[in-house]
Amino acid sequence: MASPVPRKSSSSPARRDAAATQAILIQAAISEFSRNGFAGARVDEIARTAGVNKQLVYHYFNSKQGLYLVALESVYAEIREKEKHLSLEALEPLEAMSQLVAFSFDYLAAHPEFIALLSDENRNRASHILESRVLRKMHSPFIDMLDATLKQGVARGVFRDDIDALNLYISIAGISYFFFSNNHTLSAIFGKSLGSRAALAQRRRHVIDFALNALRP
Amino acid sequence: MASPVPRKSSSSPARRDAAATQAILIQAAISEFSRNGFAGARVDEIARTAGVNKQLVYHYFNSKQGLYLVALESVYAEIREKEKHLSLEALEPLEAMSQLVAFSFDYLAAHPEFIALLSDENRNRASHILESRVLRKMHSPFIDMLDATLKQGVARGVFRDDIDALNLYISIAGISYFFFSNNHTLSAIFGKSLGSRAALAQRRRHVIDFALNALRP
Amino acid sequence: MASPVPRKSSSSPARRDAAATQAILIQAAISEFSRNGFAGARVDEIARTAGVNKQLVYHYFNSKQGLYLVALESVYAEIREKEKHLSLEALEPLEAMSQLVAFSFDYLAAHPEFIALLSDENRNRASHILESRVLRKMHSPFIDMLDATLKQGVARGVFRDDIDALNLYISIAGISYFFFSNNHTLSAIFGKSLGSRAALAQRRRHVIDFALNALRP
Amino acid sequence: MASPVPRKSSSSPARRDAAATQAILIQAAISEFSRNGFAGARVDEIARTAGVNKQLVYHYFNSKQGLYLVALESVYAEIREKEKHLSLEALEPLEAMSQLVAFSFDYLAAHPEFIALLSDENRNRASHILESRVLRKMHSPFIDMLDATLKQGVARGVFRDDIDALNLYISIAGISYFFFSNNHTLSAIFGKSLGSRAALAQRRRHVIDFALNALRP
DNA sequence: GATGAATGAGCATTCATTCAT
DNA sequence: TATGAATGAATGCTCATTCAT
Repeated sequence: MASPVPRKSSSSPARRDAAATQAILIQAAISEFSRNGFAGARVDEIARTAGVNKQLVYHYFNSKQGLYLVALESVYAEIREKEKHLSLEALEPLEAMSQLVAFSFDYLAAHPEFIALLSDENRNRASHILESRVLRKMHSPFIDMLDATLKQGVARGVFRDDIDALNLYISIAGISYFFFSNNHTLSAIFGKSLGSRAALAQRRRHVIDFALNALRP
Repeated sequence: MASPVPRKSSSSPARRDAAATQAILIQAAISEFSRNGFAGARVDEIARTAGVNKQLVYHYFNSKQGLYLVALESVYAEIREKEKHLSLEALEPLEAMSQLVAFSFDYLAAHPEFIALLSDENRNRASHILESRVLRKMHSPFIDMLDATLKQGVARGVFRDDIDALNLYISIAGISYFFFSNNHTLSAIFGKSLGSRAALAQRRRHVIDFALNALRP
Repeated sequence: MASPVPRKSSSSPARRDAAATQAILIQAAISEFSRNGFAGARVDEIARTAGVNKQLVYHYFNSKQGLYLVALESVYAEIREKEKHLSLEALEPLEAMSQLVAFSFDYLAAHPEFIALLSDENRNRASHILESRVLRKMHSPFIDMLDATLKQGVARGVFRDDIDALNLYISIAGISYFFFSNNHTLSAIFGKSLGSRAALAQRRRHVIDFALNALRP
Repeated sequence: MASPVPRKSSSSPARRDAAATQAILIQAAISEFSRNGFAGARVDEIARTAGVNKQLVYHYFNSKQGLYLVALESVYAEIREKEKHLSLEALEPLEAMSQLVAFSFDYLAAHPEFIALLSDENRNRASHILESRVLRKMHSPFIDMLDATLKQGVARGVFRDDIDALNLYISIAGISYFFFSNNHTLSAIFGKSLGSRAALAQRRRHVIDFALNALRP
């Protein structure tokens, strides 16, 4: 299987390292697809960026679509991996919820390519996800943690009891996601740079605050 | 309908009516661009859908980009027009806020093409908005109403006083927007159709509830 | 028939003066065709330059080709007209010959559009001339004058007697024509501006001198 | 043949031989551009004539303009190559001059495509030559030989001493060039075929005779 | 006589993809 | 494994020309 993360040094000295070449191609693909969308992306450009012959794209991934799918799997795999490393077990529900909201914000802040690829995938009616066994099996630990945290908070009386986890997830994700996905148009329309570090920090505080307040009983 | 290009005489069968032809082209363009993005959209298809010769696109709009810009201006003009017709003056702050949140949800529910065009425009770093005098001048009445409603509510003690209108706007928009913009990927990932009428109704209730709760003092 | 020379003021006050409009179109056509050749010329540009509706081109001249033919007839008519006004009767053969050479040089110097149109017509294997009754009937007075002058000079012993008029005509025309037709490439290749007034004056002297010397018995 | 692009191995059947393919394309381009001018030339036709895919034109030459430039460089390279092989060292000035004039005539007689391309390049104000380092560096041996021959002849008293080489070059070239460049219009206007072998032979004699006579002291 | 609207065929150029080595 | 050569099917755009008023 194609590894989603580039291997800096493979075990063997191999000049021709298939896995490494694939990883480089995937990174180049993520960059190109997120920048220009599937239709706007150029296979030539991906090969050029990766520093390999264009034919290798077809050799390893069969088609532009095939590479796109792997790129999409790769970005999903990465966020799932990061989500796994959230350790909230020892925390109070309020603090745990705060961390979940913060993670959601911070991950999107750090991964614009994830947003861009999701955007394209949605225009495509999630066709690649639906067709990918890998992606359908890739269960989100985040939603489980959120559900557990929510239930704990409800049990302890710090959260309202009439909110279901999926709706909460979408709201938490949404207040961060929209800020990033539409950052440029919002900045342009409101004539105010929402891309600055200050705007980011201010938004981060608001997001955590807003979500936790909405959960108060 | 809120067409940005007025038809001189709607009584005639619309042959050889430049304004009408342009309006038809713009509608076809909105459809095609929202379906496939700028890069994926086909000028041929737009002309075919509009039922006119392809050259007219270039005659009236100079280029694919030119048509795209006008299409974008058109969808923005339409939402601004709708926003203007919100009349909240007579309402209590809570009710007014509820209507603003509902409007935000309902408009996006009814206008997937708006979301799709915004998505593309953001990938493009809002370049068209920044270059369009028309769009930069198109001030949003929504944010003003939101600001006024927020202040009233704060004054009457029904809303918290530590939230600024722009952050609130982004949060309100975000909890609805993300649900729609990412409806397909969310449905696929969570294995649950979020596009059904039931899911929509349920989400609508959550959104209003969530936002108003977050505003409680 | 279309008049090749623009009428500044027609006899009637007529706002809509067909002949005048045609003349303006022809001038615009000569300019555009000489600048860009037949294939490179744009009917739109001709109409724009003439300040009239494009459809008038088709109304008056049927097609781009039709306009081109009239433009070609126009430039030929003009040089023939000028040739007619050469009055050499009273001159000595040497002086007459000198004037003929000078005329050839001066006319080409003043009429780059003539050279440009001839160039295009030759690429086209003179097809328009061959198809135009007007052009085939347009006899050149120049060649007759040259023939007469040559014969007089031979009779008086100032010119060689083994040169026929047509060859002489081509040589006289050639030494001027090539300088103008290829002025840009010659300047570029030899790194020396042959378009300056000084270069022109120097060339003019050479041309007359060269031709007359070649005719010495 | 003086092909500007060397074929690595002429033994192979020339499939998948980049240099050979380029050379074939250049020859096809020279033919098409000389026949129809830059604006009238069709990239499709060039590819068809060359028997290769149209995209290769863009692969190797970037654009129609790029191919045109290379074609122009090619025809200039070829005449310069031929000029180099003129060996006049052992000849008397009169005989050497005669050969120079004859070469000028014969080369143009054999290379109508050179004339056609020059014609187009002049309409373009020599823009390609001016932009091509290759072409600007391509010094003409002909003008040097002409200069040397002229000086020798003057020294020996067989040529006049008041003619400069560049003017002489233009005159020599002109009396041949004009005959060929305007052969069709001259034939049409004078109602006499100047394209026949007989007319060519007669003109050749005249040209040499005319030039040498003009140089007599 | 004059104009703006509209068209069909064509054209330079692009791009994903396959072939041959 | 990896590469350069080559291709077919678009794709945005142009242009001469015709239609309707």
